Parts: sequence; C-alpha cells; structure tokens
Amino acid sequence: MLTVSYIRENTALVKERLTKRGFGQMDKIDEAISLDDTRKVTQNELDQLLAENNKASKEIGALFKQGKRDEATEIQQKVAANKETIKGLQATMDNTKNALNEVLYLIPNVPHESVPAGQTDEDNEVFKTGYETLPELDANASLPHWELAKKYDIIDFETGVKITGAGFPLFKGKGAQLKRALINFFLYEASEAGYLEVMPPHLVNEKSAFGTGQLPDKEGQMYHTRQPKGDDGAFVDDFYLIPTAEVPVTNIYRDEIVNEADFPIRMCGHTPCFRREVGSYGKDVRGLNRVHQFDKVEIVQIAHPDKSYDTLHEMLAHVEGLLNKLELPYRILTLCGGDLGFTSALTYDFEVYSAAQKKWLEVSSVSNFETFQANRLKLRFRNSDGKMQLAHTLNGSALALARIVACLLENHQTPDGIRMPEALKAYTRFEMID
RNA sequence: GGAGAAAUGGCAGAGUGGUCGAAUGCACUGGUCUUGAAAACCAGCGUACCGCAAGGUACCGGGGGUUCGAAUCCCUCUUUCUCCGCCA
Repeated sequence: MLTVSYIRENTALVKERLTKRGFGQMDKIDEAISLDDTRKVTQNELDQLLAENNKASKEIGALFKQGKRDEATEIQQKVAANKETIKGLQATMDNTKNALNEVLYLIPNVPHESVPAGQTDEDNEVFKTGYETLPELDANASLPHWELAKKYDIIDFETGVKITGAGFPLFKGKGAQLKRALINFFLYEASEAGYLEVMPPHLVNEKSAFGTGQLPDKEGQMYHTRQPKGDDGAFVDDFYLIPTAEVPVTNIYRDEIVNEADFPIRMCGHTPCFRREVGSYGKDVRGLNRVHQFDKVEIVQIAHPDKSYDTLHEMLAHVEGLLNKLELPYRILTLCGGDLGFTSALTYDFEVYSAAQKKWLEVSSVSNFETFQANRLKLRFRNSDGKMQLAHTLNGSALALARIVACLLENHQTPDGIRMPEALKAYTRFEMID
C-alpha cells in the first residue's frame, strides 16, 4: 500500500496517475489525508495526557515513600479523571488508524510515468518484438497442443479431471520429463545469472499473503485451507495455497532491515502455483491455456530505489534470453493503466505466439512494485544519510510452465514429432517427442 | 496427540512492581595509538509516531486485565524447545 506521507506530499500526482488506471474512488485519497489529520490531532492530545499521568505516577511513588499519603491521594484522583479521557482518545486513535488502513488497502499503486493510458488489454503497447516473421506451420503439422498431447500421450486432461477436477492436468512420460527439464533449465539459468535458489513452502499464512498484496485484493482467487476449531468461530491450519512463488519468496524479507551494500538481492525458486480463476469460465481455457495448478520459476529482486528500473530491465533481458534459447517467437508488452495489477507500478508482459492456435499466450509478467509491497512488508534499509527507507521489490516469471509447454509443442511440431530446442536437449535427454 | 519448560534489543543474556528503553558481553560504527593491521583504550549504537524545536508517546511474543505505576502480577492466545507417542 501507499504511505500516507507519500499521498500527502504528492496528492496531485497520485490523483493524476491513478486516473490512468481508471481508479474510480478518487475520494479515498482525500479521505486518507483527513483520517491522518484526525490521527495526528488525537495522538497529540493523547500523548500530552499520558505524559501528565506518567509524571503524576512518579510523584505519587515519591510521596508514598515520604509518607505523604494525603497529597498522594489527591494526585491519584486527578490521574483517575485523566484515565477516562485517555480511554476515549485511545478508542478514537484505534478506530482512526483502522479506518485509515481500510482506505489505504483500497488504493492501488501509482503507475510509473511510462505506463500508457488505457482501459483493457487492447490498449497495451508493444515494447519490443523478439521475432522476424511469425512462424507458419506445415499443413501436416499444425495441431493445437491439446491434440498433440493426445497424439503423443504426454498430457492426460481426462485423468486429471478424475483425480481432482478440471484444470489439473496429468503429465505423463515425455510430457512429465519435459516439464522437469524446463524447471531445471530455468533454475540453472537463474542461478547462472546470480539468483539465489530457494525452495519455499507452498502454503503461506495470512500475514504473508498480506505482505505481497494478494490480500485483501485477491481473497477469492486463492485456495484457502482453514478448518474450524471447536464451535467458537476459530480456525486452525489457516493457510493459503500460493498463487505464485512471489508470495513466499518476497516474504523472506518481511520485517527485515537490509544492508544497503547487499542490494540488489536476487532470489529464484520453483513452485507449483494454485489459482482458482474465478470468473474466467469459457474464455481461453482449452488445454493448458488456463489451469488451476501450474509450475513456475519465479525471479525476485529487492533493489535500491534509485536502481530498481535498471533492475527491471535486467530481469526483462533475462527472460528474453530464456525465450531465445527456447527458440520461441515472443513480444513484450507494456501494460496500460487499466490492465496493470493492483500492486504494480510498471509491468511488462511476455507473450509467445502460439502458431497452431494463432494467438498470443502470456508466459511471463515482470513488474516493479516500487515501495508498494515493501511498505506492507516493512522491508527497509538505512540509506547513506543514516535514515530508514523502504526498499523496492520486483519479480518476474522466468518462466511459467504450462503455457510454455503449450507453445513448445505447437511451435516445434514437425510431421515426425516435436523437436526439442538445442538448449533444452541437455535437460530433456531426448531430442524428439514422437 | 500427552507431559514439562520457555519467549527481553543484530546475537547471547541479566532484570520479579516505581530511579528500566532496559545491565553486561559479543557484533557493528567513529576516534586515539600504529608504517599498516591486530590488540588495547575512548565514544556511539533499537523501531515507529507526535512536535518548528526543546521534548513527548508507544513498543520486552500477540491480545486483555489488576495497579497511581507493569518487562516484572493475573487471564488468554500463539510460537519455540525437551521428553513420550504417531509418522513421510
């Protein structure tokens, strides 16, 4: 979330930039400031009364020691009177703070100045293309991946439905091996690029889900595991299945003060990702296009605020390198204000052209969150002036598995089978799926 | 799942009702000394908020309570450790 002080100091800018997103609750900005005003005034009064009582308590102690009971009792009465007022002010304080937080939770991140205006994904701008001409498939080899999956018996959607339900595909034989090879390939490339490999938990607690901003914004999109404990409304095992490794990996640094010299902090990890995908029925859901569980290697960086946009472009280059090695035609889009995620300041999406489906599939999303996550995470560093400052967090998929598999199958199919790109052969240990 | 113990600053660890935001040691930062380093010595060293400032307030796992006054007493929750049981 944004800090109130940032909103105070940049009110006009915040409003102008949020307009780009089509943010419809602009009154929340002024509401936040006015709640913060109330908070300040209240704290001022409250602190004064508390100071009075603290002082009085010390006097009472001293008077008791001297045996001056009457004088002590007199002051006691004054303290008691203050206590009532204090209670009231404290309640006002708590309510105001809560109300302020509720308002701040509703305000999305301020888009970077380079974010194009626009409402939907149709307004996204092509930032770069990674191909010369879009591939055209041989008439004898132009099947969509769900048919290739059946033809070579490598992905079994029906059995996935039997075991769990729709959107939980079963990978078999070379299909399973291809996935494992891709994961290894991505992790190896990330390690080579200086990312520390981590294997985080796949379930996270509420604090972690809050830290990276999945809560309260995306409550309904995550699988939730809690069990009732007794009859009093309490729960045990209250966890969320991670929708991305971003959540556990970024939360490694929740409530941490890092050394400025340690920037940038680079981490990568492979995890399955679980998404309920509520509200996306019927659209682009065939085969691997949209599933409830998929694998992903995520890269995460924690960067100095002055350097985070360099970092973002470094991450972009890393993802490009992967796609080039996989010999896939891609393009990079700058997401417009309306399509930008709630927590992001600037996001680039990578799309790979799926030749058989004749459409672009999103395979990676690389974002700079600036201080939006760091503020909730309380992820800070001491700057060269000796002051505490929020760090910048960034992350990107490098890469998301299910759709990459779909693109590989479709783009590299030949009448003789599906050929593996050169860079991947060392990992798959086979050259063709046939 | 059963029994017991514990939770204090970056770490270790004292503190059982007022003079405690908290001893001491280590770590860290600056300085003295040294050709340099080490050692020794001196000084500094939590976070957030309010305030132009002086200064003030809050925080000793979380929440609540007792008291004029709580790190310290009471209740409750959570977590960790040890032992037993179960188990990939």
